[in-house]
Amino acid sequence: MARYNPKETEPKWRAAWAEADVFRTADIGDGRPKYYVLEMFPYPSGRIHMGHVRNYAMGDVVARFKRARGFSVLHPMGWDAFGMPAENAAMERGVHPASWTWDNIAAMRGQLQQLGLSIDWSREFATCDPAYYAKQQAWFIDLMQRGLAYRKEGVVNWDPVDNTVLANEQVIDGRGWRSGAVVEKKKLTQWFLRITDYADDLIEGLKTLDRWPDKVRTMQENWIGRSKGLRLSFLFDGAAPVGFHEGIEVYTTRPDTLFGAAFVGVAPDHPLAEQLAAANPQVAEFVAKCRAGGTSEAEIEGAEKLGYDTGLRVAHPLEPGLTLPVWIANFILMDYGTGAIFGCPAHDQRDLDFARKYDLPVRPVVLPSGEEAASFAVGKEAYVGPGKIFNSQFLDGLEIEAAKAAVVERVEAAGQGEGATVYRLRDWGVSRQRYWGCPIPVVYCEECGPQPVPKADLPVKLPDDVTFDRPGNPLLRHPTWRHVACPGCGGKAERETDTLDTFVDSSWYFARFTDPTADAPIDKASADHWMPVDQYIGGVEHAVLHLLYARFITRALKDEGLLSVAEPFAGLFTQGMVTHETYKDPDGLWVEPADVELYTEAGERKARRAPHHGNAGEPLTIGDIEKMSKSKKNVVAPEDIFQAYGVDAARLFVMSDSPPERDVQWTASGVEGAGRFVNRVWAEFDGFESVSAEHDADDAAAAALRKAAHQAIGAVTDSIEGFRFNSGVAKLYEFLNVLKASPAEGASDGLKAARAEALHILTRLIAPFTPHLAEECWARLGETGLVVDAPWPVADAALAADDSRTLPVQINGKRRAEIVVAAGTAEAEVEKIALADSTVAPHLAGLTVRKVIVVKDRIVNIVAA
RNA sequence: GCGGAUGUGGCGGAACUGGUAGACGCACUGGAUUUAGGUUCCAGCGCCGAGAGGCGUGGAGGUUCGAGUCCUCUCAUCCGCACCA
Repeated sequence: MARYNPKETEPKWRAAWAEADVFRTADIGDGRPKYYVLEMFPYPSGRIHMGHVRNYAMGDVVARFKRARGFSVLHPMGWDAFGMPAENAAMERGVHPASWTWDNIAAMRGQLQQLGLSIDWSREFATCDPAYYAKQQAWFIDLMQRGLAYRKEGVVNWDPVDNTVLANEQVIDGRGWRSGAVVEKKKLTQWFLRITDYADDLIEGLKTLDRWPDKVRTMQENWIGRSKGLRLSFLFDGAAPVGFHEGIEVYTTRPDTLFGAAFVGVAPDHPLAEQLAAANPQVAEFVAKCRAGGTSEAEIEGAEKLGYDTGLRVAHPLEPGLTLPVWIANFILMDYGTGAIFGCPAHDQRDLDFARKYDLPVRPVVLPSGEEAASFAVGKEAYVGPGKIFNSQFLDGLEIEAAKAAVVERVEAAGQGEGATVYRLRDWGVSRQRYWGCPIPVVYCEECGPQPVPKADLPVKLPDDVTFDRPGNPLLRHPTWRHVACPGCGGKAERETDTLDTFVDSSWYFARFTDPTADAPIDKASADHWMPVDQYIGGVEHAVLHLLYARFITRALKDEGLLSVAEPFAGLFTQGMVTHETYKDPDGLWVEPADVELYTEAGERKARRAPHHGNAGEPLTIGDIEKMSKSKKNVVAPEDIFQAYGVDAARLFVMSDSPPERDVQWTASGVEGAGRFVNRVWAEFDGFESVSAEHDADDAAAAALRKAAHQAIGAVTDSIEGFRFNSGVAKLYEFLNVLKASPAEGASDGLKAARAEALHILTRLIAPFTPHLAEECWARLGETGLVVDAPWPVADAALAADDSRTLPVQINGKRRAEIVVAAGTAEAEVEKIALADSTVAPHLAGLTVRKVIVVKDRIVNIVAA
């Protein structure tokens, strides 16, 4: 009996698939129903990691399964190839971003191909290829011309030492990652895409996405954050600052708490604050203080609350005689609502924190039920729950919603404001002050203003001759590239030197895959055939941004006439990460798993340096289980695993053990188990001899095996369709255990026939998970074609059916006995059998049976007292 | 700060709609094979208890004949937050 040798077998079958070109997607309309499976395309970082293996193995299971079910499957691969790491490599190692990226792509392509994925590689492209970004520039110009792309000021992280813009990732504890300087917020004129035009549509569309996880839909809805509220103006008490004769316009979602207002607050970059800062150095100093630190929301919202009392006062709109102070406050965002609020400390936690710090009044106006108006007070926690309005004149006694309506009506009638819907969602800033991205196809002319580059002149290619010897955007200091003639007047003009956010690249690639060489950005006929993506798979970290941007761009391109669908992804699955234990040496330094040997001593798991290491045996400490990362060295290289256990074992392990939406913990023993399964499967095939025996319905052992086989078909099919791959793998193990319990040696003719059938079934069931092994088994069974072309097995319901059931009998909710009845036995009959059962009877001695609950084929519960 | 999730044996997890909690794998224990290690095969394996039995799904309550699953509160951990991809 020969041991299964993946090192020889796996490349052989990959070559066979390539030879037969089986994964090339058929032309449009080959008669079979279409199915488009897509995993989020990778960033070419250099090497694939286990997260990629899991992501692409999952997609491959779906693709191969759908193929076997008779679908024409589109399963492409490409590269999300623009991004910061290429520029970092250029700065650190002097390599050109392009060659670094293309080298990485070549290396990773080889690794992915080794995975044996059922991908149509003829459709491959990289977003950094001018052939791709030219098309992106073309539709970007269309968006410009429709007003969906526009310029305005936006805030960036500014490193005052390096004089460069920083990504949020490059801001660590409020400081620039290289210079260490305290980062500032700086305004720059940038390009924005008008995603807010689609805000309502993006919310409505979520309702149609019934194959998306609820949590992702909820997150997107919350991200868009549509809220109904009131925009109203507070007029100044006394002389208004210039330009503010109409007062300060605030936005609130809680008009019902208007009588609880303690102050009016404006953002530090609100026009009023800027005007005051220009005139008063103290205000300027405060505003400057607010400007310190980065732009990320977590940083802004988590920062200590700071306020500056302007000394100005405004009149309460509904309470004559009452005036409120106007503060500048760092927790107010210029991007949300009007950039100004009225603070109601009693019923908003941030306002309360602010009021306590600056000693502002806290007047409760919502009374929780069960509280007395005279005694109810707010301490450290704002009351945000339901209740009746009090302390509020004409609103007293109303519920919150009724009070909101009453205030809106009163304010509108008085012309002081109007009901308004606002969104948390902001327009998408797509300008990046970086080299390695898609150039924004715009030219600025002093005479003609911003001009789109004529489509005939596309693509605007990145120049190759750039230097990374100092921080900043090399396009800006390139001697010639930016200087061009104005497409309008022919005069002197300059190119836009910003490039597009890489999220733009990944917002339409799925449509380009349907015909990656089309002259148009998207070939309409191909896209109409393949779109939407039937199953999209990727990390949950993309739940909001990438998926929302892709939904938006799809809508924008639909309105442009390039696409017919509004939603790009009909089905979405978000998979978990691959994690690994961490290890540290006595000096507290991280140790990589390859240098670790695990053992058990006195029942305790321990770690020490592996024998091959210089310090063999040195004790190590076992740390937390964390996402695989280079910094903690808890990474396992996929190629090492492929080498040691084979690709199939690695694929099988990442699909087993944990539910796909959750993190999976990589363990050496786990992948060994998967390798064991591969060998155990092969052992059943290795001795296979074809038989001419017939099925024998009277052979009990044969019937049991056939039942297991046909039940396995149903279970594995359901598991794959329901994205419960770990359960599917468990069912395969279970099925194999049954198969091994009926060995070929000494088997009856009936059992031999049943075994042959079971092996044919098993081969096709494992094919999506361990495709190389399946081909080898298929060949061993004497089949001449490839299993990849074999149809998915169909379960025979009659063979799979259980004819008897073991029912637990509970007495007062506690399990006391079991009875065996024929499947489908009527409730009354089951009750009779249960009550007559000899193990049940003693438990009922001295008790009166009050009630018997029988759930057909499930359980019996006797209630007795 | 805001938003989203997760919590079940020694470990990863199973239990599809409220109906036998612990499938399957790992680890561990015992046995067989083997010169030995490894491999392979067989058996055992939630906790307490000699046993009968009792207790068990982060914690506290509740609904129900019956709760891992539904409801309320609570604790812990993880993820996202608009320039990482």
